[in-house]
Amino acid sequence: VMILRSRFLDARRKRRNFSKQATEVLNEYFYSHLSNPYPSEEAKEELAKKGGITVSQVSNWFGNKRIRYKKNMGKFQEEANIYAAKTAVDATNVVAQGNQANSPSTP
Amino acid sequence: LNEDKEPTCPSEPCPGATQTFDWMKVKRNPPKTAKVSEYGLLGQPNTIRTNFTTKQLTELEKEFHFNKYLTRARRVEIAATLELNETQVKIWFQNRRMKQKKREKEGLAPAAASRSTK
DNA sequence: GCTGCCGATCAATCATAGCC
DNA sequence: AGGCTATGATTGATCGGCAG
Repeated sequence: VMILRSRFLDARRKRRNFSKQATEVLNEYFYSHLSNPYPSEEAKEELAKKGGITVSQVSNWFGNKRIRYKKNMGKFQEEANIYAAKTAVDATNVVAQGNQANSPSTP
Repeated sequence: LNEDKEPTCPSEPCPGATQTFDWMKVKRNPPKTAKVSEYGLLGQPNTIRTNFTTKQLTELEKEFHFNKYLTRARRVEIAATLELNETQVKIWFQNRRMKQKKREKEGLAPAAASRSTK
């Protein structure tokens, strides 16, 4: 009956916090695109490379970040200010085309 | 779709610093799993995430390995056997396919780059 | 017009990491 | 040692778009 707890059998969840570097890169992007924190697939790949994590992890991070941010915006104010000063690419306007960097892959 | 206030925050934990963008207001409609009419009034507005049992998951998984896609007939059959809605079975297969694809992608990428086997 | 699939995302939850 | 918060991952289900 309570066997529903089979989930814990998944030896999967062996979580390990991301490196300071990865968190830094992700937060910089998030807060510099706070008006629309939805990185494109290409942007995710770029972030993944810079942070030394996988694209899925980048997706998970943004998914969690967005939900938790809007759930309790006040709790992130401090963090927001810190990163806001760091990067000033924010655009009160949507249509964030924001593209920098480049990828070694075939254009 | 929804009725929120305008870009102004009257009485809300409104942080005076950053503003509230659209994505922060997004709200998903609650799951419409099952019909409320079949539950003899009241009861739980099952507006919550269904927790599949191990048995159900095992069956679905077995079926998935047999066929990545379902036919209408097969779906009805499975739904009845596992006591789930056809929609739930359909959605489970869709999610399962996406999961499969994701794993394949992750399983190849890490092995592609870098050094030569030596 | 309606139905299924895809890709992305949401939202709730699980389980662990980490700080006090 | 014990408890609580932060955080990464999982997953049933939704949203918008497209094809049949």
